[in-house]
Amino acid sequence: MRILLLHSDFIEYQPISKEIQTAEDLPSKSKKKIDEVIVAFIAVEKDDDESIIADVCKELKTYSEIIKCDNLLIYPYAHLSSDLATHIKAQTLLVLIEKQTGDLFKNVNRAPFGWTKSFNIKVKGHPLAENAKTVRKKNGNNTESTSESMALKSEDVLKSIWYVLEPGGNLIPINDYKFEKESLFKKLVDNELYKKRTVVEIPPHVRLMKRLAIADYEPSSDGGNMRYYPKGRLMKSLIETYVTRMIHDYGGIEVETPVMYDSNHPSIQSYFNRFPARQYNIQSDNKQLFLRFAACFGQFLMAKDFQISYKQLPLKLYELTRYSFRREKSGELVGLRRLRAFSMPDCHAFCKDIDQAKEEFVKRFELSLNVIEGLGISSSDDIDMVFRFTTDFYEKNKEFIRTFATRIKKPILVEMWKERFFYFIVKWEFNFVDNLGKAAALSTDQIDVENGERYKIEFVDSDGTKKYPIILHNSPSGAIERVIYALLEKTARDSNMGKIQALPLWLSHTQIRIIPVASKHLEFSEKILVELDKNNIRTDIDDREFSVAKKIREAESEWIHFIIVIGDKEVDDGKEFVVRERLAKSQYSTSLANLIKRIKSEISDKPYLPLNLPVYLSKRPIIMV
RNA sequence: GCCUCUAUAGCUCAGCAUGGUAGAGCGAAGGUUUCGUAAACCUUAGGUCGUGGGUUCAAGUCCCACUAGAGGCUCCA
Repeated sequence: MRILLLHSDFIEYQPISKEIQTAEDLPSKSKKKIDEVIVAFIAVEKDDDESIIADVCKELKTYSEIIKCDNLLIYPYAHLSSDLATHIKAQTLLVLIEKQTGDLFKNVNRAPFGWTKSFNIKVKGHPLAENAKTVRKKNGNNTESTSESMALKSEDVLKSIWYVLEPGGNLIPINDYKFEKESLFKKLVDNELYKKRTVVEIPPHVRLMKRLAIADYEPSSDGGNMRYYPKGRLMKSLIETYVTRMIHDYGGIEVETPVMYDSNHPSIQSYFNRFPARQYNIQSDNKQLFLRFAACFGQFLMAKDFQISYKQLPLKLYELTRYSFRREKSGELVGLRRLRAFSMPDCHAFCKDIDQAKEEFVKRFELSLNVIEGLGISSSDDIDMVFRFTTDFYEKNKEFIRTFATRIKKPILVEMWKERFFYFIVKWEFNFVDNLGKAAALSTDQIDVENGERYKIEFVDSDGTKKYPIILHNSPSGAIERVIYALLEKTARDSNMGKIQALPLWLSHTQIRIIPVASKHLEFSEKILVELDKNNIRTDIDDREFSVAKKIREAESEWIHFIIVIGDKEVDDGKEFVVRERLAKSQYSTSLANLIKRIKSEISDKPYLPLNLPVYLSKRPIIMV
């Protein structure tokens, strides 16, 4: 018996006409639509008999449990086999399946036998949405399931076993672990395993990204394609510059690759087969193109054309994609957390063997930790780690895995698979849990044992043979937009705890605002501005005809860290200024030199880019979002 | 993609249950004020009430579809 299983959003079918004389009679030929359903196309073959029905039902049930759908449609489909059973036997067996699955499923339907039918189907886009099985009679009463393989594999492989890895290195089954109540780690676990939500409200970062004129939705584009206002653009540039520099220091070689590729390229095609079709497609002349969803293809296709010796490994290629495109389902898009177009640093390391890959894996873990901390996201307070690997990898690398637990000093959520289903054998992520209890992955790294061969990337090893490298996929920061999301959500959390909301100084568009008391103080204000400018401190002047109090208020609501008011006193004195420092909630008198020193020490090694708006506030358009 | 909710001036929102020609605050423009650490004062202009259809003598208000957003589901290379 041949079975094709399709996990579908819906199927819509309509009997058209009888195809055979023995076709069953129907009360009506009306169209029928079933939502959220497993459609089982079944062809009954010559050797099939009642003895295999139990096994067929078991297969169906197993599949339904894996994908968590208990709505079944049995759909007679002769075209799956060229060795068909008689009509009568086929129909009998199908009815039997219908009866026996009745107890196993919540709903079971059967499309009429012997009819020409038209149908419309929408198959879901996940790896297991499509599945084929063959169930055959074995000697005697036993049956064998050739798709054994597929069904069992899928089940075993995708059945995750969850643990918590403690900093000491103990691996504790998730149900035995005692969580700290209300901890972010607990929320992460709820998110990953139980899909629980703690709060229901609009994510704070969405309001903030608009109010701070960082980013906004662009209704004239596609969902998840944002517009970034001047301040947002500057913030992105700064983060991008920072991450790129860190990767350079690590040894990454920056390249640039196309945003679109030929869908019919063989390597890409086979990669596709592994993943749901979630890409943007473009038809251009006779070519079917798609927009990249990561920098993988570009770098792999490039590396394939390199001549590489083992002496040059690990080879690290890096690109910051602007953009990577993923056509996520519309209902999944949220503010800056989940986008359809995003900028992602993607650094691949081509390694000669698993030992070198592991060594590199550790280095990149340290790199990611440094980057995340440098961005102002605390690895101890804001981040929880998820580690995913196969049982096999764990058994061989217990000590290795333990070192990560020791290093991160926090419990780690572990997902283990019995067999490898994806292209990687081990993967970790840093997850940020936001104010709604939703988790979003930032940094990640994977050890990929499949794509070296798939893309025919070769290196010559010390013994002169050609080999395929093991590839690491690392994004030390995660998507740039998601970093901004995390920073904004973090400020909202601060605010809930009574702290003052602020972005890191080095990411603030305006670092110092000068407020002249009256227009006669403008000239002196400009002199100070020039001095600060020389020292790479982004400074602007609020020259608008408002009261000082009002200008202070606006500067505070823009979260500007330092404010200097320039009036007669300052012009006369020329040395000391009263600085209003937002985070310190204080005003103090200091010299310009001291202020510059103070700011430089806080910014330390972070990149500088000039102001991205006119210096004078009177010259700026109002971006009221 | 599915279910539920939302869409009124540049921004935040009222008006809608009971259909009868559109309101406030902030912002903007013009003017007065040259001002010392979180909102000076006066005047004026701003709206095909998301888009398209329908019901009605009459629709911002009721109904349908679409678009965009939010929450949930699902998913997340």
